[in-house]
Amino acid sequence: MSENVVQRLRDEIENGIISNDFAPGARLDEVQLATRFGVSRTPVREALMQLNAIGLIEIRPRRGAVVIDPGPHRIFEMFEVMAELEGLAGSLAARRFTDADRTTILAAHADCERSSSAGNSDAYYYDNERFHKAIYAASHSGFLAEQCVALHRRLQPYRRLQLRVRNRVATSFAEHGAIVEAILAGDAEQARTLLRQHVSIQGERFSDLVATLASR
Amino acid sequence: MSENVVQRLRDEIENGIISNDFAPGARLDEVQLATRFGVSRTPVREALMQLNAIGLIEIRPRRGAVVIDPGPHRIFEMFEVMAELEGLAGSLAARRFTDADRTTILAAHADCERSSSAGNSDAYYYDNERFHKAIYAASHSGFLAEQCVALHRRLQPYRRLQLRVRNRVATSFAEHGAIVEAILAGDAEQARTLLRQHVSIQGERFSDLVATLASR
DNA sequence: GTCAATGCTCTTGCATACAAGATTTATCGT
DNA sequence: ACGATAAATCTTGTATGCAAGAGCATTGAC
Repeated sequence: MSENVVQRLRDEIENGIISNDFAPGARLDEVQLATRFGVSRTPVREALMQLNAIGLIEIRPRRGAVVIDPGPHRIFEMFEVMAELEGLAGSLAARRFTDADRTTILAAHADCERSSSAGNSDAYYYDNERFHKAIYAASHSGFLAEQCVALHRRLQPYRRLQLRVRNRVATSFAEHGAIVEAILAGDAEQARTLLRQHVSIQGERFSDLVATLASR
Repeated sequence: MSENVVQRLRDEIENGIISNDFAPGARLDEVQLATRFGVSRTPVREALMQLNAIGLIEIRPRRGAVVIDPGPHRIFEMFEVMAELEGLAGSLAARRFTDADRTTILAAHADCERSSSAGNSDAYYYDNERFHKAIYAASHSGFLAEQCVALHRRLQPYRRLQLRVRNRVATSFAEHGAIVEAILAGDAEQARTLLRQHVSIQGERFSDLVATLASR
């Protein structure tokens, strides 16, 4: 329970940003956060410095911290990179997966099927996350997995918006099927291509995102 | 000159780590750093929190901060991701480069030629960095460019070791030539493939890296 | 002589205090 | 009445102080 205070604050504030409790552009007042969490300003500042280093907030000298607002264009760029990393994870997974990896992937895929056919988009959201994390793990690249998890986390709110689009859940699940097939067949290039397409938000999916962002 | 103290400390310590002044595994004593830079412990701690968030150091509760030592395997993983990101940057650059981008890339390439044929591997190191940054910029993806620069920076010490290997500078420059050609020809897939190969450290280049690391 | 236990010291973690810049409000002048 | 300037207040940035835990040394026992 010692250093955990800063770590706890970091997670709490980060979650607050991701769950949109702290909206983009919002000011993060140090004393306010300190009293809210029942600590002094020091650990709050240390947590904010970490979020600043990650790129979630911006600290303007003498003017406080604000939640960064990545415009639609930058969000698109982030998905572009995410697609590339997922593609790499998929291709590595196809070459390196073990029996345990196969089991985990198939289990997550089965859960996705359940929540998808039940039409439960919230449940699908979590099962989808497990599915993708199973692929990261199967890539057997710790660094890649970390990068993917971090980016996935940052894109969480927008991913969530996307699933609200009509039929997106069903489409997503269908794509998962092909991805699983490619990976388990050991087809690295096919897995890479499919995952890249699955993750990237080209064409009308980008328009949908912009529209949903604007209406928020 | 206000918040810049923390930022300055962050950069100084980060540079110290990258230039191996603070070797992997070294303890970073707060008071020691504070007196060394003529400040109090508070900004030092805040800088350390940032480096911790980036993943350059590890802060063990009540036991201080140590420089992270990524073993050879993890370094390989980092190069693997770097290769993928550079490949993406190259493919985007091939599709999006402007006249100004072409000029910058060619200028950096010309500088590389100078330092390469002069056999000056230190100079080549810097020109090489400019060359790669020119490609990031030409990708016209701000987020991708940031990610590339950050990873490039973290891999700096190992990249530097690599250039010491016999003929690596000449080989590197030759690869640059083909990359420039592919990008300026607008051949996105070729640019991606060449850059990926250029950056990744497969086969004997990995052995060289491990050997050089061990002898350090 | 060696191992273990206890106490001391040193470092970290958090809080508070103080200083400096930014913002807001109030007052004065036109 | 509106705008500008100055003062007051609020917030951030840095230093210092205090408490608690981890490491180290010394001493005692077997």
